[in-house]
Amino acid sequence: MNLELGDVQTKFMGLVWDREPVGSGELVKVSAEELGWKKSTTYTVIKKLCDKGILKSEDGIVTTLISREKFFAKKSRQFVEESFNGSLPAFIAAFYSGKKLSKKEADEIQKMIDSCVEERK
Amino acid sequence: MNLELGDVQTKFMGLVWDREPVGSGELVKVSAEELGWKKSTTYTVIKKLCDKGILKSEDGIVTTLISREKFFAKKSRQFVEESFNGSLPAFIAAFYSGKKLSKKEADEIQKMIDSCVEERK
DNA sequence: AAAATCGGTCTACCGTGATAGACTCAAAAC
DNA sequence: GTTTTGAGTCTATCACGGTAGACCGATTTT
Repeated sequence: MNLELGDVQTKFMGLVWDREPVGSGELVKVSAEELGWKKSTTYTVIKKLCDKGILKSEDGIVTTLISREKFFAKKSRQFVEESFNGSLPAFIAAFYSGKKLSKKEADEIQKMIDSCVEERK
Repeated sequence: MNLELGDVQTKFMGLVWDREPVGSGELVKVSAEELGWKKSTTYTVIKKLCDKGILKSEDGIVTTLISREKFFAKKSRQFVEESFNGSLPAFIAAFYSGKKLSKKEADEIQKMIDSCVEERK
């Protein structure tokens, strides 16, 4: 499964995840509203995503073949891998370079990592 | 300045950052070794990056117009913005979903955020 | 002087993301 | 039965990343 989606295709996937299983007609309507797409654009994108093995379209019903969580997990790891050799601390350092964290954000991250730490004494 | 570089262009920028200021001939050689590029490929990419305002090439000397740090800071923020509505905790959650953090990584992140927290009581 | 080398440009091709118009076919509405 | 509508395909365009061959002019080497 090729996860190299462009920004727009990713946005479109968001619409599908929010609604699946969803009829293609519904997607045409929603894409027109949210993305300003014409009908054929929607169908073309659906087909391209099917070719990539990310969507399935059967009997007019579209479903995803990867969960939103898994998708973004993969994308995140890929990004950190490519840009920071896999080092999350390096990523965070870059992200916050020159910026300050608010107490609230720090707390959230704190909780985050606490809940992820390997429990072994 | 348009920072929408592809993977390869980003890799190439890495070579430049490692060496700048650097002669274009040197870059041709290095790119051939590290990326397997032909001469004209290197020159074409240099030109494209100049057009984007990321590189400057003058009298055969190439220099960058943005630091590696700033570049990756921008990319990181952009990524988190697009993929997680700007929420770093959400990003970290995705990154570590299903995985466990080692004590060492947790400590590193700990230090990271401690040094970033806004000091105001 | 002729040949090789180096810096650099120009043009071009492929893949693919983004986008859409034209068109077909079947079902539903009138 | 004819029109309308909805589903879906096909073809096409533009931009751009990735990649390179052909070529040119100046300098260096032989």
